[in-house]
Amino acid sequence: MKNFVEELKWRGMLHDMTPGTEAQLNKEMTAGYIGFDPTASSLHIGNLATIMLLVHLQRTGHKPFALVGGATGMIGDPSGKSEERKFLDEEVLKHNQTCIKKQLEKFLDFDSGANSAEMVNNYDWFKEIGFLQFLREVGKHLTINYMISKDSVQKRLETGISFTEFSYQLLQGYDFYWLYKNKNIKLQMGGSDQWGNITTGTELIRRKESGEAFALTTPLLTRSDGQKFGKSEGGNVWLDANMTSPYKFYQFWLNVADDDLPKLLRVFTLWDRETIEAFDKEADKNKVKRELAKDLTTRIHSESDYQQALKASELLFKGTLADFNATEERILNEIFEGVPQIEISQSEYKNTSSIVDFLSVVTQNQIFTSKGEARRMLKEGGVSINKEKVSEATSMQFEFLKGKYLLVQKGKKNYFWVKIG
RNA sequence: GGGGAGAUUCCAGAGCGGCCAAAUGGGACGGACUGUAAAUCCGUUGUUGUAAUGACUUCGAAGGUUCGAAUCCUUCUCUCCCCA
Repeated sequence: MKNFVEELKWRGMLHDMTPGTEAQLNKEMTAGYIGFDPTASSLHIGNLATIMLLVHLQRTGHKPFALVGGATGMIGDPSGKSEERKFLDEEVLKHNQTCIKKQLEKFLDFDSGANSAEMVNNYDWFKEIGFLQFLREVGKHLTINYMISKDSVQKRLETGISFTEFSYQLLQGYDFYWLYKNKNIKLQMGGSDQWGNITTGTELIRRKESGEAFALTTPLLTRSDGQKFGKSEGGNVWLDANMTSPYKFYQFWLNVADDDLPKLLRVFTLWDRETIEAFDKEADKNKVKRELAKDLTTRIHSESDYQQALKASELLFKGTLADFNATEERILNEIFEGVPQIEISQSEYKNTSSIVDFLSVVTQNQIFTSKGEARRMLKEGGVSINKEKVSEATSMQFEFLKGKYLLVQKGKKNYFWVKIG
């Protein structure tokens, strides 16, 4: 059996841990948990990095718990946030919890004997606790001085922080305490921004129970240019196929920076050290990215989703018009499932007077939100139809692929599959 | 309760009666170069277009003053700071 801490170390996934953590893990099978707040209906690849901690924990023989923050999600974690957030309403939270739970189930083994994964929701123990009880049980044990010294709070002192968000660490601390007492969980993990919240928990456990609990964090993923990792084209990369299609997801990994590759391979794949180090030396970086993208798309989505994403990518980026025409229509529609599709009618097409109208209003502003934008982009040479650059003067005489499709390209990487029928 | 500062285009942040659709920076988007990379360079970044020193809508909200307001006045809403 591999050693958990060693495994994290060589993967560069260990940011910090409390003294004695390693000894505890070596001593016995240890239960550890990570919390996920239901702030959205899907987890994103930033969460995936911490999920991997749980995966490794289980693979090295320990027992992973995934906590869904039904209660903490109602409060809002001030960590890393520069301002107070709006509450999500309960309906949305409920929905998000269900969705996230489903996603988490994909990554962990819930049927592996003693170290089977388990899922808990902190709403289950918070719903019964009253304010007075909470103050007596939790508040009494921690000083304001201690709470204020936390980084997440310090950063907000200037701009303002509500009592509610200030209290967040108490809730998370109580989670840890509750899990320690009731589930024998001795370790809490998370991103490095969670250190303060986690240690509030170990502190609470120490003071209330004289117990020893441990904290372990992983570095927050950043891109080589210092930016937050996991954003793409203005949005998060979600694990939910309805929010980020497998094609987009696959493309995201294909487009990561070369310099980030070593880090990404270590954090997101389960490949062993030799394999990864061999990839480090590989000169053809795109080949490595294809492997990375394949591994992740297959694991997060499925083998067939990967196959489709791959086919779509090859056809869009490398295919010729002949390739399009040679592919069965049914197959085309299938593999372009993740590519934005737009449908317009014959008459709409016929009545389109200019290419500017076509790219904006006729295609329901899905390609360009305004005529001005379309015009601008045309001028800049950023639009192709059926792989040919077009300009504002180009007339609407296009040859349809398979008799009824047009392939519109905005920039190099944004494709639209327009059906006229 | 008293005193002060502020709300500007995606964000930060200038402008403080006409030259303001609004500086600058960031972001975003496009182009060139490449490898569907990074870096770099160039361009775009309210809508509309008879492309024009054009029209229209924008500078927290509503009114007002003025030939003319993001800029002045009144009321309102919100935010922050200091004192109690």
